[in-house]
Amino acid sequence: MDGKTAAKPDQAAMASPRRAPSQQRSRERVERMLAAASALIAEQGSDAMRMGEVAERAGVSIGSLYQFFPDKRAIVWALAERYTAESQACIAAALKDVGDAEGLKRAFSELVDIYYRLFLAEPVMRDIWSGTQADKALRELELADSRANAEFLVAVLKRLRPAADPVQLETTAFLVWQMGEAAVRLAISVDRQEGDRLVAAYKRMALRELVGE
Amino acid sequence: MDGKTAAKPDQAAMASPRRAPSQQRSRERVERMLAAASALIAEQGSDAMRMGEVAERAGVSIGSLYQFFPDKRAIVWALAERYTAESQACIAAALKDVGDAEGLKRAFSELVDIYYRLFLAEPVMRDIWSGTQADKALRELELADSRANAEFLVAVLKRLRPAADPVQLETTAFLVWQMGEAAVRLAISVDRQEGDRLVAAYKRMALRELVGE
DNA sequence: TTGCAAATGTGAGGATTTATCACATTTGCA
DNA sequence: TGCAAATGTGATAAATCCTCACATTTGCAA
Repeated sequence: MDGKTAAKPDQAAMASPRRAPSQQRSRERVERMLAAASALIAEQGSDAMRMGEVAERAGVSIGSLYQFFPDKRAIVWALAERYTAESQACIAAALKDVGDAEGLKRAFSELVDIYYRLFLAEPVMRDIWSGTQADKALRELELADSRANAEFLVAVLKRLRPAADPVQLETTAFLVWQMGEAAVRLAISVDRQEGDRLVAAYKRMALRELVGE
Repeated sequence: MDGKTAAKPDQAAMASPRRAPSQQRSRERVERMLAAASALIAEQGSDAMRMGEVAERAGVSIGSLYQFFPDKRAIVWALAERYTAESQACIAAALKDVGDAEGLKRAFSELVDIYYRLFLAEPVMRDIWSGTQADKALRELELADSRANAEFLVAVLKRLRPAADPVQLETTAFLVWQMGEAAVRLAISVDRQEGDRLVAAYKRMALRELVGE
């Protein structure tokens, strides 16, 4: 009798739209949905975001919302995915041409600052990556992102220290990157002054590890 | 005053029992509720934990559950609070008698291992501290815990490096501690081998920072 | 242009879950 | 013993998520 009670499609594709918008009209509507969700998250946090409110603010019906997003988390995921794609491009660009230790120092420090400022300024990002851990799909996205970013760092390190053990470099880069995210998240949750100190301390620590000494 | 109301006066208290159990009977029932919640969290995660199920498994009515816990999060908070109290005592003890750099190295390394193993073995702890960020009360508990633990570390550092800037030590200890938590959380979310490498790398990094080279 | 299938749009309502409340029972104690 | 406070109960109000049967619009082949 259950019929469709089996609503547990929890495998892959956690986030692809239930249906991809193929017409211009629907593509614009999906944009409006995401914009509405983004605004609501900025105002109240993703947890308090209500699907009905998203639909209303986007000027669509609740049914339309679910036509393109399988569930509530998928909306948050879609926003998160945009942020990571954007920042990955930024990171790749910043590290691409690093050739020596001095260059790494400069580029890394710059990236950390950008990331810190981004978190300070973007409530949506803050919210999404704070709640990360609770959501399996988001956690995986973050891990994948972190690994990808670490790879850019590894590429640089391999150039600077060709003799070093690759596995070691890999581990170091991954750890340094994840800790950077942790440091920034910590920094924004305390007052600005202490936050600045924490970020500065992280930079020192990370660079000591990356460029040795 | 009554026996073990370890909770503080509930002004800001997000989570103190709606009503403190004063009779032996109710104290036992509250224990059963917490035990049931703990088991359910271990099985399915705190998000999937249902209040009705907690009540049923504890052998009490849903009403009784709400008599002692104002809401669902309060149950998770109560469990989290126990863990932090326990671990804080453990940490304080381990760092209490550290007198030199060698001792710090040994004690710190030991603590990280304990923490790592704890997270590997305790699904409840893993769940609680993964979802931390999403819940304001839990986030505050974690920050307070981290600060408290950092204090123990600061006490040691002041003994080892009396000339250092206290604010600097404070910042370093706090950061190192938070990163330890981040490192362990990262380590348990990847395969065991990589996790071990990450924890080892963290230890090296942290100790280099703490005992300076 | 016309007709039609696919894409898209809608919102009432099913299903689930949290939390409350009025009332019943038990306990501690004067 | 009697009674007030503590405790116990579960139907049910309230809040949300998400589905579904049906309506409308669009793209395009004939």
